[in-house]
Amino acid sequence: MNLKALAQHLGISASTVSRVLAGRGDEFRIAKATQKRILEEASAMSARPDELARSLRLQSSRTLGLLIPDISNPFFASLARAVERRARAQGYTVLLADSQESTEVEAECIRMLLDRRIDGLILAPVGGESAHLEVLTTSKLPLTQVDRVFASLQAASVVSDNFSGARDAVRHLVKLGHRRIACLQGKEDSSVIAERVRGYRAGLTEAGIRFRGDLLAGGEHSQAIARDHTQRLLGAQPRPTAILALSNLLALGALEAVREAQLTIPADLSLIAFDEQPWASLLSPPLTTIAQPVEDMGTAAVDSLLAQIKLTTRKPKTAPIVLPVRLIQRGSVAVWKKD
Amino acid sequence: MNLKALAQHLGISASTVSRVLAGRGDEFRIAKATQKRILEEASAMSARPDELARSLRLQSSRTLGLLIPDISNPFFASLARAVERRARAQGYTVLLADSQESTEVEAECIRMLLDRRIDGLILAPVGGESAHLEVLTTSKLPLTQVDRVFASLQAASVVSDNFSGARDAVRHLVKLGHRRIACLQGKEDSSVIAERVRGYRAGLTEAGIRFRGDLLAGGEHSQAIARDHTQRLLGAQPRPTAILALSNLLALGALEAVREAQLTIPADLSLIAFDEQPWASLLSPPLTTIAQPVEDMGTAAVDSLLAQIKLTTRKPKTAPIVLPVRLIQRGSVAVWKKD
DNA sequence: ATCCTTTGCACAATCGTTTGCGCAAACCTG
DNA sequence: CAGGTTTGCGCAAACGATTGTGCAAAGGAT
Repeated sequence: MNLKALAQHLGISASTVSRVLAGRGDEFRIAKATQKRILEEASAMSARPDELARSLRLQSSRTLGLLIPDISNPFFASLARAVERRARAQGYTVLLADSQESTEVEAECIRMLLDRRIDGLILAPVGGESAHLEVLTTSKLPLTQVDRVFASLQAASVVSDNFSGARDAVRHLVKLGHRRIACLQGKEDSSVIAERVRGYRAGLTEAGIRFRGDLLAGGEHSQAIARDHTQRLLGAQPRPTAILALSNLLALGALEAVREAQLTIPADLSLIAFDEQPWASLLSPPLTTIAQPVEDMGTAAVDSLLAQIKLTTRKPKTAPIVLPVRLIQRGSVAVWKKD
Repeated sequence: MNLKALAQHLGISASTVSRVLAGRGDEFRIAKATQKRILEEASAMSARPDELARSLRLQSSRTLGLLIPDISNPFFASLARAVERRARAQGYTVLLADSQESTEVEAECIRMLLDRRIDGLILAPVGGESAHLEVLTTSKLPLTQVDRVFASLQAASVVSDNFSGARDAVRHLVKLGHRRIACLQGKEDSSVIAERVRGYRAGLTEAGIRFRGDLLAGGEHSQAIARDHTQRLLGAQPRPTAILALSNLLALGALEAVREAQLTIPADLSLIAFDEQPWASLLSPPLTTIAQPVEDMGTAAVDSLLAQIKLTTRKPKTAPIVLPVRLIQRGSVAVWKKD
């Protein structure tokens, strides 16, 4: 039952009912008795205003869009959970869209979301192209990028400290005696991967180790391709003594290849992977990981977006919010004594 | 830019523009020239009708609600992905809500979704209480339950063949010589768990093995509790020779306990777990699993819902759609020769 | 030239809210 | 009792679309 029906039922005008239901009865000097009657009948008939009509009138839908490349990726699933929870706590609902790692689908989803008049968008963009995202800047829609970002969009952003994470991982390996440290990357055009590779190289440089292009493998965010490239890495002579996998999916590929090559972790090879997972500690040996603060990222993204919505004056350039990562040491990394 | 603005810009009435944009120009005898002018200017200014206003007028939002207990559970994440994809292919968007395994949050989410005038709801209900779901039956909202179901709701439902999955797993173990087969369950009030336990018992009965209450452990859908209960199972004399874990989360708990007890799979204990996961094949030994057709479930749920929406006559009782599961044999199960 | 039909489009009501404004009735004040 | 103020609420116009109806202008028939 909606407000209109309730008003008719009570023989009171919709305006009055609306004001009372909005909790502004006193402000508009509605008699206490009338207020009471409305409120009681409203809860008795469980009458609530139609959100659609409200949105149309108020030009605000209390809905946030969440556009991510792949909800079945546990990282994005956790992110979505945090976003949804925070949004609901603030009275917002979340329109979910999955771009399936495709720029075209992404563009289509954005159009759909704009048609629904979302109040703001949390976007983890896909790929290296941002031309199709220009509508977002021209539409003045509050926007927060998360995880992956395009600097060219000049929008707010929330990322984890990918640079430090990779650098710290390399530091950790170096401290244990590793010198031939390979890096298994995903799509190079992603800002996430770029930052991690930068951290990887910084870690090497710090330690006085020359960066070697042949130790930087991968290039697609795919388990199968990660496996193939790891196989190549493992076939080299001399073999790298450690691998830094830049995502959980890539780590799975690496693990496949290691198993097929009949090598033992960490005796033959140390492995560190980005993204903490529930199963990481149950592998044999348990996997050393770099944990991202996924929950915090989701929460921060919602907060950043709501701040923009409230201000309605979107700042031209917002410094990215960078959240710290954490190295979780487990058994997949060991001291390297030979050579 | 919306339809109204476009109409003013062109000096044409909104009605005409609406009809042309709806592709019904000929039907209403709008001159070809006018149609062309409208269409060209519409795409030039990238003008599209406001979905909110359309929804209000048409009393249909082309939006489906998806309410699940935990999007960070990979099973539900994959389900969400399939649902979102199928829905978008049919021109619908998905409002995501996460009930966080709480009946109260679930009720709150349902209210929110109803306020937004979703056209239908895909629901994986939580817990053993369904009283708060009655609004759904009285509101005549098209509804499809998925994974977990309440028969009392008398709504359409899509589930995997949980009974056969568990029974086949037991059959498999029995064939290899196992007799003391334990079962690690989750919340008993969930229809999913109930069906799987039924399958477990059926498998035992078939083989002439008496069901023993002390071999049915667990009771909460939690990794920590699963670990504790598995510890108890493993402490018993004689020990069970195999464990059937009724979900991926429970399997993780079981693996923890096995590791702490310093037992070896499959020499000391065989393990089968529900839910196929990317990491299952990378454990040592690789985990034998019962794979659910998650993608198909999502697709079927959307199709079932859209069918109801199109008919507008919701059938009083719909037989559940039961999709087959698949036993994936890997290394965590071995022949049992002793005793 | 008149009447009838077709063509081509606009008018206005509607969906369910919110909100500026106005208007009675009741209540003071002098 | 006239005039002013307060109290309590309704009217009507938006928001932006869809759709039944109506109405001119153009074309054809007689």
